[in-house]
Amino acid sequence: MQTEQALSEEDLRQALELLFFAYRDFTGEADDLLEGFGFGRAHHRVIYFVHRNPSISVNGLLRILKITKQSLSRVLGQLVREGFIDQKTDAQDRRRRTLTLTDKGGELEARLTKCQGVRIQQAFEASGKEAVKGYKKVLSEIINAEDRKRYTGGAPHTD
Amino acid sequence: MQTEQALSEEDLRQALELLFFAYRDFTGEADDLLEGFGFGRAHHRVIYFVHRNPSISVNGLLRILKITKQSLSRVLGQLVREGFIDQKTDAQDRRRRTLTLTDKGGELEARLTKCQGVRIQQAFEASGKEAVKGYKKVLSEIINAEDRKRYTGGAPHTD
DNA sequence: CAAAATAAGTCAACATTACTGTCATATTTT
DNA sequence: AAAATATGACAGTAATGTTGACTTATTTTG
Repeated sequence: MQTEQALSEEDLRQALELLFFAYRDFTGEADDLLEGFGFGRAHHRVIYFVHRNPSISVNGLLRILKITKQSLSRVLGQLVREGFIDQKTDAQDRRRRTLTLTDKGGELEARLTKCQGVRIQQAFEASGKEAVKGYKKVLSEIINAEDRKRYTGGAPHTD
Repeated sequence: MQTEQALSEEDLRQALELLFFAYRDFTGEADDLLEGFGFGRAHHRVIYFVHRNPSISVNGLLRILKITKQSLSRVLGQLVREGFIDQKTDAQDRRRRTLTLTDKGGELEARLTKCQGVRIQQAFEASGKEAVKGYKKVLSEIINAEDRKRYTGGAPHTD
């Protein structure tokens, strides 16, 4: 929280552009793999966060992804029908469906995350420990306060 | 670069998620403003990079954005027709059209960048100078080697 | 100079991923 | 019993990307 001199416009623009290019190159990474399954990035996100929050409810997933249930239902339905995600009625609250990856889904998740992980790993190794701390600090500050709690760095939430 | 101990899977996943949430919250920022003009993010990108690379050619823009010319032409055509971007035949090579923001376009660009700049500025101030260096270092390592040269942190390119 | 390459524009068809609104059903809470 | 919640389904729309094909100028090259 130390006081810093005002940032130059150039610094700000650099920061904007870095985020744009890094995100684009990073997300492009897994696309070939997904295409082979007839999936897109939306499927990837669902698979990722179901892995990360096993037995999450549909509503819980919606709160992470911040999309409408109509949007989610298309991709989720596909993943369930094709056997990547298992959907069970929750024992405690029978209105809820708990979502979990099947073995097949877990396998795909692992491949996808590994694929993107390599790039991050290399970037981290090339940058050093201190830089990584800075990366995490700044990005977490960019994230909305509500999402900062939600983001899965803390405890996965299943509600 | 220094040798680091292997990253835990947890560290990697945190890094992935930070990028996902930060990018999403960050891009959501300017959307309300854009909506008022009937524009989307694609328009924003075009406006941003034309501002950043004055007199850039259509092809130059395509190389930055990495989309097809058909995709670009939809939004670019709109921006030109509505007077946000000025298109002139290049004097040196009359096949080329140079793109520049009009006053109206420049005004919108300023508002959009300011809007996103506030969030970045706050994140930077909350994180400290050293963290910002790390942020920039890691993101630039995540970016593809070709894009790293292209990205406008260096010299704008007009080709 | 003629041929080839480049820059730009246009038209059409299509896919993905979002959105809105509406309605139905089952289950739990009040 | 009524209200709220969780899910699912159907219909229509929009933004942004894709491919493919074709045209017109202009410049470069052999």
